[in-house]
Amino acid sequence: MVDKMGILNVKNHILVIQVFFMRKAILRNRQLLLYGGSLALLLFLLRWLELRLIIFDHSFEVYIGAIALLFTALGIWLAQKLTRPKTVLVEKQVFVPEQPFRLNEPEMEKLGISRRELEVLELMSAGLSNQEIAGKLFVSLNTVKTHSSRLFEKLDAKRRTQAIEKAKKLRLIP
Amino acid sequence: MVDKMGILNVKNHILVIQVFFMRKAILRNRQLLLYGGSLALLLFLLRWLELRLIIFDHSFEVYIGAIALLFTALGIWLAQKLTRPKTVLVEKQVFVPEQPFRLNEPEMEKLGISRRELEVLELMSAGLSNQEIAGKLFVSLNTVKTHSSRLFEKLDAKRRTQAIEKAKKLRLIP
DNA sequence: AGCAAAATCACCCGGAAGTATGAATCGTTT
DNA sequence: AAACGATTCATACTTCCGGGTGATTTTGCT
Repeated sequence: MVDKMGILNVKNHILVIQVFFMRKAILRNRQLLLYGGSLALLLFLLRWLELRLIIFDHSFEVYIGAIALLFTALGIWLAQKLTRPKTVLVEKQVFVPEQPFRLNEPEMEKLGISRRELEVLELMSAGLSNQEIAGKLFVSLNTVKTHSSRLFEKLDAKRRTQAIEKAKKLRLIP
Repeated sequence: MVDKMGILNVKNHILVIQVFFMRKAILRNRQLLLYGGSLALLLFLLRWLELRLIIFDHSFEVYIGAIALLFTALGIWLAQKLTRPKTVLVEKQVFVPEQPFRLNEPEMEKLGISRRELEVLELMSAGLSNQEIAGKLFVSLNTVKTHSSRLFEKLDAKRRTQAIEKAKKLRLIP
């Protein structure tokens, strides 16, 4: 009786180890019950095989082999279920819609270009004449001229085309 | 004797199954020898345990438990080794060095812009004056003027700045 | 309230840009 | 050889651009 209890304890111990192993691996996996159930079933099967094969006496090795196979399968199944997928990084070419132009404010500050001057610069780079710019901004032609003159000074340009080129390089206009 | 051979046959059969199982799984994996070796080692261990534990008589269940644990571990190890990684696609932002400008030849053809005119256009967009362009191309100022006039016609532009703007949109210049 | 920077406008002038027209030269195609 | 387009150059004229100077108004900040 005591002996039998001892054996049972050892078996329980093994069971505990197995369950612990599983728990640790799955943790927040709610399929724990399923695992427990299947393990219990396995142990029943084991006991059944034991009883059955003892009658057939010396099939001991067969028994061991079956156990080995069974638990190998169990291990594989466990691993399949419990391992998190090995992630593989695959670089995939993606079209990046070009960024919507960010004004280079520091350069603006540095050159001392005012808001109005920037407006004139933008319209200039769009290909408008001074007269057209004046019309768009509701100011006189002379005003546009003074703005553009200051602009050329600040950008160190002699012509409007040069000013546009430099401003584009400084990212003041798209 | 015959009986022993029978047992051996059964054991061999199990071994064959195991090996077959592994072969099927790994197939073109050249680590087959390693697996075979480790399995053989396991079976040796098994036999040793068998002999040893039979002396300790009724530790049968402990034996079974150990086998179970061992082969569970084997199964897990096998699965780990043999499963191909589950691939996960992760889009990763990659800097694309901007393409080095490709001339839009079809548009050139369509508009009937000549080689020389393109040269003038490029220098214009660089901010040069007609006089400077004439100097760079070793031609007279008048020549540059005629080229630019034709250019404005073909590009349907009234001013050089407008021509530059349109040409950039048509990818005739960078 | 007062100051500085920004924005507005004006006038003049020289030069650059653009238009119109005509023409010579050269290489390719038919 | 003739035709064509590209390239070259010229003259004359108009329009636009940019420089220089000065002035007034508006706005933001202290």
